[in-house]
Amino acid sequence: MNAPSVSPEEALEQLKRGAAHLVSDAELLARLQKGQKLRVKLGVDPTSPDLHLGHSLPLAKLAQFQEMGHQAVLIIGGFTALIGDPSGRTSTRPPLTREQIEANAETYRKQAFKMLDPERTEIVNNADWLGQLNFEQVIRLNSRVTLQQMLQREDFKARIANDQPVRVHEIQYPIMQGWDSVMVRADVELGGSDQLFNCLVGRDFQVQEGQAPQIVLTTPILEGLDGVKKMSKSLQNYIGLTDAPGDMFGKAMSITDELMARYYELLFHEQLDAAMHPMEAKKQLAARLVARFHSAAEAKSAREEFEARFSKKDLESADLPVVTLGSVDAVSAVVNAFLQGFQVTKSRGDARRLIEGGGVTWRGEKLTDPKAVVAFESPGILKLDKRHAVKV
RNA sequence: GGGCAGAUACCCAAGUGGCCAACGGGGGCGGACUGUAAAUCCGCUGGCUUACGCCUUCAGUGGUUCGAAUCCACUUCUGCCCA
Repeated sequence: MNAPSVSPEEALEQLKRGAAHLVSDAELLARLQKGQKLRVKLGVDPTSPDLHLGHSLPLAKLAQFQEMGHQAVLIIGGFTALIGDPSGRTSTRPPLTREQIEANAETYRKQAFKMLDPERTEIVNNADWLGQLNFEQVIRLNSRVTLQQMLQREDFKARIANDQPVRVHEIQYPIMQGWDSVMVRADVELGGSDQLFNCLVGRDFQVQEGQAPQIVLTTPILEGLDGVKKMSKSLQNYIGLTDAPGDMFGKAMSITDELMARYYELLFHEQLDAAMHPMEAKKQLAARLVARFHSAAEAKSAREEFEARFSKKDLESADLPVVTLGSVDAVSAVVNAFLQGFQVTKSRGDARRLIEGGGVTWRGEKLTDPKAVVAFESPGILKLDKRHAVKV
C-alpha cells in the first residue's frame, strides 16, 4: 500500500468518523492490522439518473478507504433495480425497464468518479450473477432468513399497519444484497444506516459460504432540502452531484438553519460555528459544496453571483438567459421566457397564476394584468418568480 | 376457493343523481416580512380560450337517465376475515 503510513488504530479512528454503525470495531481493527488490501463494497441501484448529496456520504467513506490503499467495489444494482429497495418506501416501487436501468447505470459511473479514484475502483453489475440463479438456489437462500426478521423492518410494519400491500418480491431485497457480498467477496460493506439489516444478511451468507463475514459500516441518512424526509430524487428535495454551481449554491441557501447544522455535521464532520451569523455560515456551506463538486473558482463566482442577485437584488449584472419576446400579452411572455430561458414548459394557467400572484416584474414594474399586451423590447429584464429571471 | 370492505386530483380524505373541476387537511407554488432561514399573514393549486364559455378528469368498459364521481352490470386492482 502506498498510502501514508498510519497505524491501524489511527485508521480505525478515521474510518469511524461520521459513521452511524460499525459492526464491529474489533473485526475492522483486526483486518487493518493484517495490512491487506480490503475489498470495500458499496451498492447503488440505478433507479434514477442522478446521484445526490445523500449518496455522497457512503461514497466519501469509500473514497476514504481508497486513500488508505483499499479496493473499492462499486456494485451497480442492475438486477436489484428491477425490484427496488423497499427501505423507507411507503409503497411498492414502480419497476424500471432494462433500458432505463442501463442508461442510469452509465450516468452513475460518471458521477461516482467525481468522488472515487477510478484506478482503485472495480465496477460490477449484480445482474451478472443474480440473473443466473435458478429457483432452487433462490429457495435455498430464502431458507436462511426468517419472515419475522424481514417484517421487523419499520417500512414494512407501517405498510402492514396501514393495510398497504407488501409484495413477496420486496422482501427478497436483503437476500439479493446479501448474496452480492458473497459474490464480490467483500471485506467491508458500506451503506446508509437504513441498509444495516441488508448488510447483516450479507455477513450470514458469507459465513455459510465459508467466507469471513464482512465488516459493516453505515453512514447516517441525509435529510433532503425540506429538512424532514430522506434526500431522494423522487421527493425532489435533493442537491445533485452534477447540479450547476449556481443551482447547488442556491439550493443550499434555501435550507433551514437547523438543517444547515446537520449538513455541517454529516457532510463535513464539523460543528457549526455558533458565533457565526447563520447566513454567513450557510454561504460558506454552499460554497464548500460547490468547491467539492466543481471547483474553488466556481464556488467563488457562485457566491458572488448569489450575493449580487439576491442580497443586492441586482439583476442587471446577473448572468441571465437572453430571450426574445416581442409585443405580446403577459401570459405568453412568461410562458415563452420559461421555455426559451430554462427549457421549462409552463401552462398558461401557471403563468397567469404567477402574474396574479405578483411575482412577475418587467423592468422593475410589477405586471398585474395577465392579458395586457406589453412591448418586451430589449433591453429589459423580466423577473418570473423567486429564482427565475430572463434578459430580453 | 368463500364472505366482507374498498378504488376520488401530488398525498390523505369528503362527496352518494343536477348548486362538482369536485369540501377539508397536508404538501407544493407565488406574494408580504426576512438572511432565497424559521415563525406569521395573504393568494393560488386540471387544461384551453375573443374566458362569467369550452374541453378532459373521480380504477376500466358498457348501460339507465334530460343529466352520473354519485344508480345498474361486468372487468381489473387492493385490504380484512375464513379455507
